[in-house]
Amino acid sequence: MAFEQGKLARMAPRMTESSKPVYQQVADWLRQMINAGELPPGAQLPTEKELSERFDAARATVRQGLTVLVNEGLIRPSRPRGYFVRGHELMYYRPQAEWRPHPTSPEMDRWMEEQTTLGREPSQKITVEIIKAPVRVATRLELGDDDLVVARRRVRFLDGEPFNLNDSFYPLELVQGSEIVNPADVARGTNQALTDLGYEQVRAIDEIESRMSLPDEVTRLELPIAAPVLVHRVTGFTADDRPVRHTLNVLIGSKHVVLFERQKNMGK
Amino acid sequence: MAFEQGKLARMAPRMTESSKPVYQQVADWLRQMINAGELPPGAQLPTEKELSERFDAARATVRQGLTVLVNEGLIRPSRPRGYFVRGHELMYYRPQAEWRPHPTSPEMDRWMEEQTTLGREPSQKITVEIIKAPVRVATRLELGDDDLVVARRRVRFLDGEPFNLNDSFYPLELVQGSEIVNPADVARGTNQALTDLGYEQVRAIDEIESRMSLPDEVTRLELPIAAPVLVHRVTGFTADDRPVRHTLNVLIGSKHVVLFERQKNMGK
DNA sequence: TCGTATGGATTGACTAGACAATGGCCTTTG
DNA sequence: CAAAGGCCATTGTCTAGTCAATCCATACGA
Repeated sequence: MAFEQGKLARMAPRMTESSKPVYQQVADWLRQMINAGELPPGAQLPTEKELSERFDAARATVRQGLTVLVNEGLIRPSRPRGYFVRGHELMYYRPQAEWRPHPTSPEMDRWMEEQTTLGREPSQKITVEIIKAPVRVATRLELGDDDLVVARRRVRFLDGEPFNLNDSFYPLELVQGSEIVNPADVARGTNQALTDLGYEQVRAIDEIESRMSLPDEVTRLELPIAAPVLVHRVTGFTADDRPVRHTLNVLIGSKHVVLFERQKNMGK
Repeated sequence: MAFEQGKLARMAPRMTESSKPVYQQVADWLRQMINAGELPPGAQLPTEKELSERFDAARATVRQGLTVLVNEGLIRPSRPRGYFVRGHELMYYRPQAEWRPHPTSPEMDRWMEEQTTLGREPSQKITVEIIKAPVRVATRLELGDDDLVVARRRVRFLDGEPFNLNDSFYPLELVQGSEIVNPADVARGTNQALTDLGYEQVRAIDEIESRMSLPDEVTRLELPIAAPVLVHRVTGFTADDRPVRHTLNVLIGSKHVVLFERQKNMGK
């Protein structure tokens, strides 16, 4: 019953901040090791057993501490091998790029170069549905609750890994019979297709929010657990201010940076 | 020991999806009640005891399920009163607004003015430091690791509640001796102050990412627990492409929507 | 040599308790 | 009537286990 080793081990990390709950001490200790680089991305953490001995705590307690770090996105459990430090390779995501094929000032390039020019393998899965407009879509497309929209859903992959969800909605009456309803790649882009139909978009509103991923997003993005996601919504308007497209982008928060560039005295 | 009531109660929610772990069933059941509006914002959830009886599970198990919802930001524990459904009043946050002309009183800066218009009680705490530029700041301001910057840190409150963190960094040599180094409100705005110093910003790059809040952000924002935050960085450039300001905004994810508007074929 | 069992280590899920901490409510007291 | 104190329901922290599921490596067999 008595556990001499345990008492000694307890001295080390636990005394320093004796007021805090033990599970937080565990989390703090590991977090600091990770931030200091002592546990680099990919490194394996001490096992639950080792931690419970080192902190002289029950396994459930160190587990509670590990859960904190998992929820923070710092570590990833890989059963039954152990916990590993997550690496975060950031992708830059530029909503403005859809209208500016070759934009970017030299400043931006410096930050992007490292990540963007890695020669990745993109692919996507497309499905198309005709559905009643969900509330948030109907609002933005200025439709009634019973109006139909074409929902063009894409899961985009990079090197085989799910990268984001990209669902676009179009009022059915505008695109019926066009290639947009066809669940295949539109080579020249759906925006060009809309233009060809007489609905060129000249203005867009971008909305960006952040929340935890929903259960079905966890599935589609093949996430190990719920993680923060960036939700990016675009509503495209024609010259006469008619909304003709709404796109819902769900990006894995830890993997993306959304980038905008703006200039003073541009509009009006 | 035997608990007849428990057996009966178990029938109801637990049988339906017997394959899933119980803690997930608890989370799913409550989540659905919340989404369906049966538990509206502000409503109190069943207590842990009630849930453990209803699902015929140990308290630790239903607690695990409740933790999921807390991490998703759906509910908020209020000890010792119980768990409550979180309401989400969204604020629109418009980075582009900082360059619109100042219409009204010069007494308030732009943010405070906007909020007052909306009938809120804004306030802020400002502190100013002179520090070595943190890596992410130094990179964007094109400074060396040892160069000094003025860090102007603000915590903004709305109706007494912390709302976001807003830290701006300026190369020391540009602003030394100016009012920017003074930890008081700059009535006409720090951007105007920079302009007056000969460094008008005509271009900006916005970066937006999402992650879980760090421990010190949890403290400063007085969050009950770690929650997803939106991190918004702005780098401001002069006409000759010199970066003169970097701002780091930390927004509580569940409370903000970042809004951009863009126009086709406007610039260049 | 090439699969094919078989263990072992590790995390996942869960139980049945204990005690501490806290905020609200009610009672008592001045 | 108002302030002070104590009760109590509820969550926070933690223990000490059990059994299940999974991946990896090792040993075994054809």
